[in-house]
Amino acid sequence: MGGSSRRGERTDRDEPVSKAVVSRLSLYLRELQQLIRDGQETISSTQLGALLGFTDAQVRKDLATFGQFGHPGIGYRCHELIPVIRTILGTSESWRVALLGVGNLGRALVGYKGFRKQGFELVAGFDLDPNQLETGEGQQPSLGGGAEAIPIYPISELATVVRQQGIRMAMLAVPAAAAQSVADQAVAAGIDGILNFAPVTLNLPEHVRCIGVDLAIELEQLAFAVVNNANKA
Amino acid sequence: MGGSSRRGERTDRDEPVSKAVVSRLSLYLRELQQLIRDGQETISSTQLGALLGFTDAQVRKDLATFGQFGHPGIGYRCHELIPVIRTILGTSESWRVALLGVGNLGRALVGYKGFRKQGFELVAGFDLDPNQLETGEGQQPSLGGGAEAIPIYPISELATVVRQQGIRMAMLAVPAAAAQSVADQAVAAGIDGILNFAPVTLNLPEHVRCIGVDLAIELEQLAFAVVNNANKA
DNA sequence: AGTTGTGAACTTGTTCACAGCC
DNA sequence: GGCTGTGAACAAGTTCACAACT
Repeated sequence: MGGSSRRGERTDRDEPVSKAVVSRLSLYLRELQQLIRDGQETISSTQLGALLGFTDAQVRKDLATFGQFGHPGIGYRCHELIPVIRTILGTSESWRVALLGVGNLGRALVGYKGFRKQGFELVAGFDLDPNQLETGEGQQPSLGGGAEAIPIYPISELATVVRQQGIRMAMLAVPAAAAQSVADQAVAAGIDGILNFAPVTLNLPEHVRCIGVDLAIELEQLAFAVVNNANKA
Repeated sequence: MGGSSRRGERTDRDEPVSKAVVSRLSLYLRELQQLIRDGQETISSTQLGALLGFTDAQVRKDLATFGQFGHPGIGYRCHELIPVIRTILGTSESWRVALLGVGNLGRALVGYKGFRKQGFELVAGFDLDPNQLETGEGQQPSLGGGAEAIPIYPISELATVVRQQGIRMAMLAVPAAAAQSVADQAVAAGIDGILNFAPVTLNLPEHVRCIGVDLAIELEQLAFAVVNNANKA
């Protein structure tokens, strides 16, 4: 039953972890990486909470969910905690990610440098007709220029490439009208995680995980917050 | 005290509304707009919940927070509910939005058609040196082509343009290292809502609202969900 | 029949407060 | 002194269940 009674990571959690805790974990990780850059070795729950607007108890409870990582009288050691959180999140090994849809947004995603650093490698793009890309005659269509260029395949090749490349996650950046159909193809190809940028709710099988990023919705939430400015964020 | 006792919208809420409710409101709105497109006139809380994975009670409680909009025996009338939700969110009038940073992501945001439909108009872009943009000699630098092109100004003009154009919200799409400094300038210029795409926590005055969209974090959350696949989303 | 709106019950999440450790 | 980890207390969020209405 349950976790170890000694210091360190609890790898055998049986109870489900709440979404709220996991989302804060990512924020802790981001701050810790920044602290390392700034040369700070340790940080207390109070300090880390202050950086993010959380209470000290919140920080401690969140981290204690997974084991005992703090040092009484000292705080948390940044270089110790970072790999712990990455292991929990599942990003201690790099993920190979496909890009579905190479429009404006898709191209921006290819160019984004922040993914690799957090453990995500965009390894292939897919679109209806990759030959529309201006890559030059008879060349493998690609995007991103230089060493980080990724090949762009017709979407009909999705299943083949996903299997060959061991891809498990996809970013869905196609127009709303195509999103469900492309998602279905992705699932059929073996994808089991989708980051959905299309402003529609996807209907997916039970075993597939999906997170939606709808930029218009984010602006709506911001509008509400601005109008209802009464109290703090 | 409190809201009206008659049917309709409660405009004078004093208690704060929870973030969770507001985020679902945006999802309800998106589904209702889709339903209208599909020609559906009314929808029950059970149906609407099923589309989004919520319970019927959840949907009713959320909507009842703001007034009485349902029709017993009928459900909710889509064309009635949509303007109600938009009013609550604050998007019944269109917002003028600035884009800070015209890199890969910034350009994708300019090209995104989904904002206007939800009540957001991207009216001006800012960057360190707009003249780098290939717009032709001696022309006002602009981006987006055709009728929807927006002018791009040097960031030094931020305060002037924000005031002239009545801009209140900004999308921050600059590199992480510049984010805090540009955010400070935006606040000084009078912006009071920031959609932050930079992977850093911003330090902002009390009265400014901020929502962060960190794509690497979204992927992390997805990775965790995929690895901990035990139960449903 | 079908459906809403809502108090009450329940569940989940957050903060408090303090023992134990450095 | 400072700090963590955690049970207990508290707060917030969700679901239940049913009266009221069409």
